[in-house]
Amino acid sequence: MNVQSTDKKEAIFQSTLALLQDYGFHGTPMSQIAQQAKISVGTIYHYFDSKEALIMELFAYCKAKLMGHIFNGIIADKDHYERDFKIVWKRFVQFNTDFPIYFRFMNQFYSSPFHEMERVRKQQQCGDGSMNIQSFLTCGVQLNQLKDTSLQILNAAFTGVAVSYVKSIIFGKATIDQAQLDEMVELVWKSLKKEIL
Amino acid sequence: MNVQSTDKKEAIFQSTLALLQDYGFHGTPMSQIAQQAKISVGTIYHYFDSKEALIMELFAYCKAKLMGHIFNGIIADKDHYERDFKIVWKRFVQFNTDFPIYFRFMNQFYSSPFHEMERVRKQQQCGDGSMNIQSFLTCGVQLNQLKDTSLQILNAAFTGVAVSYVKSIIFGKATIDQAQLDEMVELVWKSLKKEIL
DNA sequence: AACCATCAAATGAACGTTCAATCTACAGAC
DNA sequence: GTCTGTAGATTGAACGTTCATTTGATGGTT
Repeated sequence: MNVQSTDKKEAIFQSTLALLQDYGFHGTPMSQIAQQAKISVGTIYHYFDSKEALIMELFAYCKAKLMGHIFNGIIADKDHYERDFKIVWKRFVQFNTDFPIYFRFMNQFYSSPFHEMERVRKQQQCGDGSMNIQSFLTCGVQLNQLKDTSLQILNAAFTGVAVSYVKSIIFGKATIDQAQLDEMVELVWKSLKKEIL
Repeated sequence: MNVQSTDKKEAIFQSTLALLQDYGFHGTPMSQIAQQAKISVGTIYHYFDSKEALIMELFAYCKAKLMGHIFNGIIADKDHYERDFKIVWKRFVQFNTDFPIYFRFMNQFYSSPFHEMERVRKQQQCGDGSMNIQSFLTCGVQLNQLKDTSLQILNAAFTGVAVSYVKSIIFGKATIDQAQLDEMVELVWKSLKKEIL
């Protein structure tokens, strides 16, 4: 696969992302995706087996982009965990508010029947080795930096607050406020950090 | 509209809810909705103008059911705010884990282009007078019980954590743990309550 | 008889996918 | 430098299916 091919795939991804926002999965025809990407329908089928396959690949593409961004340069060792925790949380919010097009797609994806397929696919391969939020939180517990509670609670408090905040920014068409962001990350950190007895 | 009619609408709602889980909006044909509700396609169009109208009404139906349940008997006065806060939060989680069919639909709805329509529709009518989470939180600030911070933050911490926790229960096919629920509501309350100086 | 609820066949548009034809790029032959 | 063979990329019309919605007939109730 040459440079040209990668460009085409990229164009298809961007076109799909843009259209999905307004019309949803089944509301966006392949013909429109092709039109917006300035290629013909047939070409899409040269790169993807089906519409479903396109969506699944698009999800992997978005997730990799997000994770690569928020964990860039993060090591998460004992001495810097608090700092890294706050960086990662703020990056998560920042990335999603900066690129709402990715957020809205992933949000739709997670709430759709596709998510179940992804879940199944993932259990088969048992993790891909790269850093993700779950492993970052688990790591925090092992390093004695986070409350020794269930991963469910940790994840709910970490991701839930962030996602909900991002939604209020994007859907409320507001801009992000750094002071507010700092206030929130403190709130999340305080509620999850290990209390020193 | 007689009792029969209400039953039919109810049947259509339940049938739609059940099918939407697995196949999504455009993936569930009117014909299947009719089949599962044991009526004919034409009958659906006797009660609803279109498929879109059906979805919008279904959303209002679900939301009313949820809100009616979680705010049942709640007054939210100064002396009982903490107690009511915890009751409301736990009811929110409990209702959604008890009836995942409603949760999954609303979750899909909020992440879809329909949400934008709902948002527009709502701005026109400027609130419906009944108790909802936003007014409950605003009330808490006015009563000097909650942190005097933005509604965005309050809502993100209240709803975000709850929704995220419900998801982990439903999608993780786990059962709800009362001790964990208590732990979480304390965590949410502590992070939002007004600190006494 | 008038009205409402219900039915299921009919309609017409839209969609995902296929495929035979065409184009492009490039390597080797002369 | 020019010709030629080949493999991959690209096209868009065509196919068969499916879907939301309409319609006109039918049954039941007042």
